[in-house]
Amino acid sequence: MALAHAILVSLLDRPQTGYELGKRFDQTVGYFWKASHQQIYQELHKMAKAGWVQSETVAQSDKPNRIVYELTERGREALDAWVETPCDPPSVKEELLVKLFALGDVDTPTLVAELRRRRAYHQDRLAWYESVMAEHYPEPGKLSPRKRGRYLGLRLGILSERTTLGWCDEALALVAPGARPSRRK
Amino acid sequence: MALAHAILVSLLDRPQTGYELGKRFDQTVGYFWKASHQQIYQELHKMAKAGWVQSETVAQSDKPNRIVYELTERGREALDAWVETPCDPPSVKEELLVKLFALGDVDTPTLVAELRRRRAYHQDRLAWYESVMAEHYPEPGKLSPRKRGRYLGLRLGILSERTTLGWCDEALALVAPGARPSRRK
DNA sequence: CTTGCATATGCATATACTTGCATATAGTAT
DNA sequence: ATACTATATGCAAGTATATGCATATGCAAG
Repeated sequence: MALAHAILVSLLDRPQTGYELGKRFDQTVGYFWKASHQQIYQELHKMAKAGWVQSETVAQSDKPNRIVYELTERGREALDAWVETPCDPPSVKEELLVKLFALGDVDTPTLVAELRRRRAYHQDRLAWYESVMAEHYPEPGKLSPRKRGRYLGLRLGILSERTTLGWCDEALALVAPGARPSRRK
Repeated sequence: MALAHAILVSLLDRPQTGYELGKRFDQTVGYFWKASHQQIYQELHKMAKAGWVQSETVAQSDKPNRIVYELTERGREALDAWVETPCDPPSVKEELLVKLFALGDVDTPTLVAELRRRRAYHQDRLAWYESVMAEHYPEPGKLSPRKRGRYLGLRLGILSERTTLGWCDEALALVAPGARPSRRK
């Protein structure tokens, strides 16, 4: 039920449409919680039924109408109650590591190619997180409490990407000892 | 569909029962892929229907019968085909970071308590991974290809836990600047 | 000039995963 | 004595997530 709560948290900032929530998920909370827009629309319907949010339709002539959702008193209470209940441990699904478990029984060049792709992926994300960090959080010590939470999310993103990037290099060295290290970009 | 493939990989080693698969998931692949035993039993039924595995019932007098599954030729082919298809990017669900996004709008001591719990969790896991590493992988350079894959899984586990542990300390310093750092244990 | 993207929502279906229960027994803690 | 854990499997029902399609339009890039 945590998607609903992630939406509640996002609505703390301001009322938003499902579409906006989806975009914001990709750009912010998306580092550690992904949700498709379908999932968000469905969840919003459920949340409205539960009285956690209320919606207002804003007519638009050229585009489809916007349905703006805002937090209700009950939604706020649900959020507080959720914060009080202990978190689940993080859930990770690392398909690549499952494949690596088959190392020795499956085609090694394929795994090397996958590792290279993953390396590039983490490099991209790291660059993206670091640019957001430089732009929005130049001095972490002086942030308002609100921005501190966001900073910490970004910070973990950066640390994790660096770690995984380094691991990719180790893995490539171990899996394809002969190959030239990839330093592209 | 990746749980099925994770099971196929595990069955490469040797035929196993659902129960054994569940235990092995916790101990090995479980670092980066969790599955309950219900999920595994259900998946095994589906895989048997698809012809990826075949089962043999071993009668036991004192305990319930064991149903031992082994890889079939078709399962082996499915595994190879899956290895060839590019991985999904890793899926992460970090409830704690969603809560931190609400920092400034919700009770801070609760978040501090959560961070402390998480710190302890990562410390435990790190200790566990490091003990496995010391016992089973003392010299990573000399491992067989098969063990290299498992080593790399464990290695990423250790690196990730260290990273997250360090991040917990940063987060605690930033969220509860007055508090004494927790050095218990 | 056509392909694709951004805006904006939604239904229907399918798969994945969780939770609670049920069975059966033997051994080990408290 | 009683409760819990380990062994071993499974059904049923519910929740969560993913996938594919449908609608409608304007704008920008190739």
